Amino acid sequence: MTLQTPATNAAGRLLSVLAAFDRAAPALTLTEISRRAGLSLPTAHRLLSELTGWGALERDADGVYHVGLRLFELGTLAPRGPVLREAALPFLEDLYEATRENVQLAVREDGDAVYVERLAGRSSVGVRTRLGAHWPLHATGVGLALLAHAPAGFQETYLAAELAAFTPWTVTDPDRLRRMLAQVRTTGLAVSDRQVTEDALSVAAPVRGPDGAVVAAVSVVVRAPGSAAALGPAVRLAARGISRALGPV
Amino acid sequence: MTLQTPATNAAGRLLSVLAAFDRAAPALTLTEISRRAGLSLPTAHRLLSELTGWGALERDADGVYHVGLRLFELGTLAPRGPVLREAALPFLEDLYEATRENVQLAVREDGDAVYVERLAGRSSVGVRTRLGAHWPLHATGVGLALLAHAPAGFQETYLAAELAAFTPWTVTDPDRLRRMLAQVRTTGLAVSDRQVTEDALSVAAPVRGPDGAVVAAVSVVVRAPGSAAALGPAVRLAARGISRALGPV
DNA sequence: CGGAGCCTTTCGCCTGACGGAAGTCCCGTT
DNA sequence: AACGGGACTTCCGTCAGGCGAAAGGCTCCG
Repeated sequence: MTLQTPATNAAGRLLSVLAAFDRAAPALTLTEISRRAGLSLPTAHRLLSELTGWGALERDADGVYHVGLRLFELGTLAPRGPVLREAALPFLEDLYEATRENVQLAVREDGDAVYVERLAGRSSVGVRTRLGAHWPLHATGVGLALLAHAPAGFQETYLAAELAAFTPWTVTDPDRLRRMLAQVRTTGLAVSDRQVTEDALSVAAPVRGPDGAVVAAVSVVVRAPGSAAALGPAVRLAARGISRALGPV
Repeated sequence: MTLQTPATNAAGRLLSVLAAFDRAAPALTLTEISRRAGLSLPTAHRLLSELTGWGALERDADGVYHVGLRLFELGTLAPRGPVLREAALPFLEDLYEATRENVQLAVREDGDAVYVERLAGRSSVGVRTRLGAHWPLHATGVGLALLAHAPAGFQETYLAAELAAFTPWTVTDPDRLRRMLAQVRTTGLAVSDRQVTEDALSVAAPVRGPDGAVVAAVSVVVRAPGSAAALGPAVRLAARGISRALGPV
């Protein structure tokens, strides 16, 4: 998030300014941005002027920079973001009606699952995962579904990287995870790893694109631990419905 | 949309590549992008490599470029986009429950109203305005509400520009529009101009930020022409609710 | 086989970006 | 008032890095 290799060319520098913004820091001053992006103050200032002029960023009365509407608009054009969301929405709504549990849709970006839509009952007071938030693949049900159907080579790379890094959700037993992934592939359903996520249990199913490749995953939260099996069919049904809806693209 | 001044510096060039993408053209080839951005082919190619490497864009199997997840994620951080949406959602849902008509939330960006959220009943088969879509301010109820409360100087500039340009929704009588805006300010409600939008009539109310400035507008579609007056109070109530929710920011 | 599109890479010139330094503004402090 | 620190803005000379012409792949099609 903070500084990722000083950026050697103009484009990289401009992107490093954008990269300074994340969920933890959606509002930044010039000085903070220049530090996080690894740029000198004048350079950051000039790039920020360009970006605000274009509408990618906005500057409020206090001089603090925020993400601008223009980026929001651009973001709505992402085929794996809002466009996918649009196609999936009716099925997600059906799934929510049927289960009355939190429903989510996510896609894979590198080693993370990115949440593209989330339906939550008004009564649900739990932490509401924000759209655009991302979690390590092995930490959630959708993540496991996506990881299980990711390209062959990627899985091993991911496991190796996870073993090297020591994150809060580090895999304790890679072989156990490997077995879980195999099971996901045979059953077509993923259940989040209770060893990793103590509380939030969820059941997920893969969504396939027109070419048969897995492009997303749907899941519902399992409130009562015993009801995981009962929720499976509904999740699978929703996932198949979305897959079919993606067909005529 | 297409080419807007050839872009004289590096940052501008990179942004012109992003600007090549819009709702009408969310999927572009290298050649199209280079043309739309006004860049030579090698330059466009290099910039696109940078952008895809960073995740701002993605390239599918056919070599076609799309908006990437990274931009979607960034877009979700926009205070006047998804963040505002999040705060407003409960009130929009209430408004939808009360009226059972399409409900929308929009903010102003220059001379356009940008839609940030839209709730539509599943039964509503009408054209679903996409999130991130924008319309000229005088073309819709939310737009009029935003225009009426925009900074003093802006309104005249806008009217002058509208008179000069000849768009499909061009204002026929600026004085009539001026009177309408005055009425919006006194009543606190905007009704879309039937001379401009023949079919879709809507009632809108302004949403104010903590400092009292109008930051957004809510509206509901009026299906039966006579019921505009009846819907007013509900819209106003929702707008006030959102304004209050924005208070402790 | 040849040509047309489309994409990719190379390369040398030259422009436009970089950051040090100085200037401005706004605080809170002495 | 005068001072000092912090944050932002502007200027400008140097030079690194970007630009596009040109040439090289690749694929499709007649």
